[in-house]
Amino acid sequence: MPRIGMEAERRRSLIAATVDAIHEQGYCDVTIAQIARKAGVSGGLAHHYFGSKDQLLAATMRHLLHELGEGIRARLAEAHTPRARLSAIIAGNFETGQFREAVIAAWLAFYSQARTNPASQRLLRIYSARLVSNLTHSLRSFLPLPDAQLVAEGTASMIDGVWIRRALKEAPPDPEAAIRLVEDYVEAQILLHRARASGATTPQSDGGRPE
Amino acid sequence: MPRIGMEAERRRSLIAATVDAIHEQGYCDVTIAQIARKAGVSGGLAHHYFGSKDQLLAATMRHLLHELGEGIRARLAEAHTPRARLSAIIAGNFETGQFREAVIAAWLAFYSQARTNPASQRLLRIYSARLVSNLTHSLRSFLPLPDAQLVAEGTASMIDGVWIRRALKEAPPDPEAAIRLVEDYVEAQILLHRARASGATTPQSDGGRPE
DNA sequence: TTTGATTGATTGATCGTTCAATTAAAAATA
DNA sequence: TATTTTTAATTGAACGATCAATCAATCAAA
Repeated sequence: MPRIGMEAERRRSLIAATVDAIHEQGYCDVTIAQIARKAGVSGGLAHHYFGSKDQLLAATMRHLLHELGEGIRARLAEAHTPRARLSAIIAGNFETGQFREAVIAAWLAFYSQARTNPASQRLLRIYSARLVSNLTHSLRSFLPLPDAQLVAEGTASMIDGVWIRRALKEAPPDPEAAIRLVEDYVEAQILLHRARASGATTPQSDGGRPE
Repeated sequence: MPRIGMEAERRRSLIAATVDAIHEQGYCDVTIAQIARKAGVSGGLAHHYFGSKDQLLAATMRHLLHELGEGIRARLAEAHTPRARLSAIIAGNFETGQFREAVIAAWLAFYSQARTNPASQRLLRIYSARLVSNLTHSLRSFLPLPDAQLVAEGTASMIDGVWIRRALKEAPPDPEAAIRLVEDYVEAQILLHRARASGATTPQSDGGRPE
């Protein structure tokens, strides 16, 4: 029963269905027919609105990137100290709604697939560069530039690592535990680099009781 | 020109070709024909030795897991203090030969694909559990169990995160930088948790100069 | 009547898999 | 040694299934 103005709704539900289908079937085995059925439409309609399977998948990835970016931007708008901005970025990366099994599965698939798809690769690189840039900027309040860059890269790595390891776990995602892990890293790095800078000889854990 | 005793050599070169093909074509688009051509044999031979495409891919994943495990085991055999064992595990995860573009691409693909393949999932989980267990055990020399478990999980996350971020970079892999990043995390965590345990009030970086 | 939404059958290409046929090394036999 | 037999290696053509993509036809709101 065709009503007019269906396009926006259909695009939305097809993209949502794509995320779920990737979760259930795996990126490689997902078919247009399955996605369409899950969205409650025919396979032909998916092509009508997205042109091709590749474009539907690309649109889905852009959607996830956009949602994640929006969440972080919203949190940053409320954060008024460098330390609060760091926490905003970290928490934004584990926001419920993003940090869900199906979304994690899709992200992982896109990461893998982007390696051989220049357009996807470009998008992920831009997002990643902005993340590291934001982190570096906030960290500059606590650390000299070289250290800030190192810790920013480390923070980004740990965020991605927590995501990828989530994909293998069976227990439901635990955003709070994830945030704690990354916050611990940032906090410890700030304190340690500061201690080093304040002239103390670099402490070594090597002196720990041997085996 | 059939010589006898080709099986071992053919299996080896087909697995190597699979890694390269995943690197070049992407996991989803890889075909038996491409892999076989890269290995210098016909498509039929791949089926003769591996039975099916799925089994060839599974064998390739097992091969990568085995190689990585062997490298770490060799390093652990030379490490005689808990701290050295931590470093052995970390360095083993970034050994040249493993930490290469093609291998990274394959790992990423297997991680993604394992989500919908119970057999692959099981293998990755076992490997991951052993990694965390080894880390926890060595960290127990420096930290109480709950902290050791937390830091072990953090270390594993950062290792995986560095791997996945490698997949998006264009510069060649830099094992030393990767190792430094993870070592910094472990070192800082040990020092920080120790400071906390020694009765000092938990230091806060919040006092840093504001924006 | 026009227009956008929607379908489902069809097409064409791709690819995993199978298999009968071929090759040449090794083993057995003369 | 020469000849035959056996056996493993290897190929490439053929089959069958799966899909992405197309398109003509239908439907109902404007």
